Amino acid sequence: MPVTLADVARASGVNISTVSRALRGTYGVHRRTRQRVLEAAERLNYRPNRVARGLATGRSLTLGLIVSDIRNPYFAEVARGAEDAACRAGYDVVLCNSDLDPLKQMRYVRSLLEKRVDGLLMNSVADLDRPQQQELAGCGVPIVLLNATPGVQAFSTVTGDNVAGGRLAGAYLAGLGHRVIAHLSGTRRQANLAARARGFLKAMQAAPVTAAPVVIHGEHTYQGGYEMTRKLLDRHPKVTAVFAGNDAIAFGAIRAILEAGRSVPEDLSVVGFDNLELAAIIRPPLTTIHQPKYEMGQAAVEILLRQAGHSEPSAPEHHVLGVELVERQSCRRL
Amino acid sequence: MPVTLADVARASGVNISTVSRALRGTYGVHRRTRQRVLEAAERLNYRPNRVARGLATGRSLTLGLIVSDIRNPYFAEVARGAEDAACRAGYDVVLCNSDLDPLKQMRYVRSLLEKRVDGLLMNSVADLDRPQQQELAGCGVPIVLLNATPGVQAFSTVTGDNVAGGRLAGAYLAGLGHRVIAHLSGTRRQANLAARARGFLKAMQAAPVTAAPVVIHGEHTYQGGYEMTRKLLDRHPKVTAVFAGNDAIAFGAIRAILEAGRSVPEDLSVVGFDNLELAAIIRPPLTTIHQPKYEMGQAAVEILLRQAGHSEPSAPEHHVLGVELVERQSCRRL
DNA sequence: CTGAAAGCGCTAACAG
DNA sequence: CTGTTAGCGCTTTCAG
Repeated sequence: MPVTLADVARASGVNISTVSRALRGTYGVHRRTRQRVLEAAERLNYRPNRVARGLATGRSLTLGLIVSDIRNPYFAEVARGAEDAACRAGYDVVLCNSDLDPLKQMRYVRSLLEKRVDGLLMNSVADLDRPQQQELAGCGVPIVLLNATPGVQAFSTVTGDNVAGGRLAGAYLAGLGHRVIAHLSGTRRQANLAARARGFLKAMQAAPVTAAPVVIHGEHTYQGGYEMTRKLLDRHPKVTAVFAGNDAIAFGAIRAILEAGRSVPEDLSVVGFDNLELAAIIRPPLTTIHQPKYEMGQAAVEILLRQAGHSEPSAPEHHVLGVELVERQSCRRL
Repeated sequence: MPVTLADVARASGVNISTVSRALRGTYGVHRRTRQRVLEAAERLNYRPNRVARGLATGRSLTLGLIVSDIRNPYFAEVARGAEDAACRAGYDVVLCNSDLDPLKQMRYVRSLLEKRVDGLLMNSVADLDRPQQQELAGCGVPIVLLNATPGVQAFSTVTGDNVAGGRLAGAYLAGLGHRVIAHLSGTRRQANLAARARGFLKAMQAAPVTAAPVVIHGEHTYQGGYEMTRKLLDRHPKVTAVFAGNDAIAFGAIRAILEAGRSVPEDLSVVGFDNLELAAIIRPPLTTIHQPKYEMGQAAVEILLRQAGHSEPSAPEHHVLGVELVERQSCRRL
C-alpha cells in the first residue's frame, strides 16, 4: 500500500538507487535528475520506511530509556531532556518503566536490544547481580547510567555532584548558626544518597557543630521522610535543622513537623535535594540543592550519540554536573 | 557480529525456515528437531532481530505516544498506564513531547509513521488545521485521542467524563450551602475544560444559588489560577466557593487566597479537577474530581491494539471513563 | 514435517 | 553521474 522507492523510481524514470541517493543528498546526483526525483516523490507523497533502512544500515535511530517510574517528577524531567536531545539528532526514544525490579529491567534491556536500539539510558544498575551486569557490559551498544558512582562500572555515567551538594547543604546550615543538625537519608545501598550523606558529614567536620550529626536511614520517599521525621522529633528534640537526602523526603519531613505543631523554619530549618518543581510551590518554599535534571538527560543522550557511531566499544565517559543551593524560605538564621 | 537465524540453522543442521518456525512455535515442527533448534539457539545465545522481523511482517510492535510534556504529572500518569498496557502485549512505546506545537506534532507523527508504528496515541488535535487533520485521518494506522470530544473527529477517543465531573463539583458545593460560586476555567478552546464548565453550569441551574455563577477564563496552569483568583478576590468579594477547571489552577488559587490573608476552607472553599498526586499533599489537602489517568492510558492502548490487527481501518471507538469526587479538606459547609 | 526460494524496502559497493 | 547487483535477517508461500 505505501509508496516505495521503486514507485518513485518508476515515476521519475530512473533507477531506484538513484532515487535513494537523490533523496538523501549524499552522493553527487545531477541537478536535473534530482529535481525530477524530488518532484515525483513529492507528488506520490513518498515516505521512507525507516524499518527497511534500519535493516540495511544496521542503525535504528532509536534510543532506549529505562527509568524506574516516569511518574517520578525527577525522571520526567530527565526524560524530557533526553527526548529533546534525541529528537534534535533525529533519534527517538522508547520509554520503559522498570519499577527498579531487576528482572523487569533485564527484560526491557533484551527487548530493546532485539529492536536494535543504538544506545541505552538507564538508572543505576546497582541492584543487578554480577552476571546481569556482565550481560549488559557485553551487549554491544553504548550504555549510560544515571546516578551511578562514576568509574565503578564499565559503563558511562551522568550524575549530579552529590558529594558537593551534601557539603553545600551542611555548610549552609552551619553557616546559619545551627549546631545540632540531622540528616535524613535513604537506604544505605542508594549510592547517590550515600554520596550526599558523605558530603554532608564532611561539611559537619569542618563546622563548629557541638554534637555529632544525627543520621537517620529510611525510605527515600515522602512517606519515608514523614516517618523518619517523627522518629527524629521524638528522639532528638535538640535538633534545629535537618538536611533531607531528597525533596520527597523533605516534603514528608515538613509535613511531620507541622503536624507535630511546630513550624518551619521558626522551630526547625529544612533543606532538600533535587529542586523539584514542587519545591517552589509548597509552603514554606523549600530551600534545596538544585540538580540539573534536564541537562543530565541531555548530557546522557549526547554521550550515547557520540558513542553510537563507533563500532568498537568506546571508553566510558563520566559527567558529573554541578549542583547549587537554591535559597527559599525553609531555613532561618539561628 | 550478532548471531542470526542462519547461524542457528547451521548449528542445528536444519533449514533456516525450520528454525524460524521452531522458535516461534507457530507451525508443526517435529518435537525432536524443535528440541535441537532450541538448544542450539540457547547455546549460541540467539536474539531475534526485531527490525528484520518488522520488515518482513509489516508490524513493528511499537506504539507512538505524543503528549504535550511528559513533565506534566497528568501525562506522566497516562503514559505509565499506556506503557504498562503496551508492555503486557509485547509492544513498546516511543515517547514524544510536542509542547502543543502543531508543527512539532506533525513532525512527530510523520517520523513515527516512517518508523511504521502500529498505532498512535496523542492528546487532542484541536489545534491542528483541517489539512493536517486530514493527513492524520488518512495515515493508515489507528489513532486514539486523549481528552478530545468524542465523535467530533474521525478518531477514537478516550476521555474522562468532564461534564459529569463539572456537575459533581457544582452540586457538591451547592450541597454544602454555598450560594455564590465561581468557576476558574481555561481558554475557551480547551474542549475538556469547556465541558467541565458546562457540567458545572448545569449543576448551578439545578441548585438554589442566589447569584449567577462567575466564570473566569485564563491559562489553565498554576500561574493562571493564581492570576484568575486575584482578579476574583478583587472583583467578586461575595464568592464563598470556587471550582477550578483543574488541580493546577486550584493550587494557584489556594496560593492567591492565602497570600491575600484569607484562608481555605474557612473563608473560601475550593475544589479542583484531576486529582494529581500533589492534591493530597498540599495544605490544605484538596477536594477534587478524580480522573482515572492511568486507566485512560491503558484503555487507549487497548483500543490501539485491538485495531492494529485489522488492515481495514476500524470504526472509531469512544471511551468515556467515570470520574468521582474525592473529598478532602479544602471545602467547608456554610 | 521440512527445505527452497522469493520477497519486505532500503543501502552500498561496484561497474560503467 | 547512474545503473546493477547483492545483501540486511526474517517470514512465508510453495513444493516435496
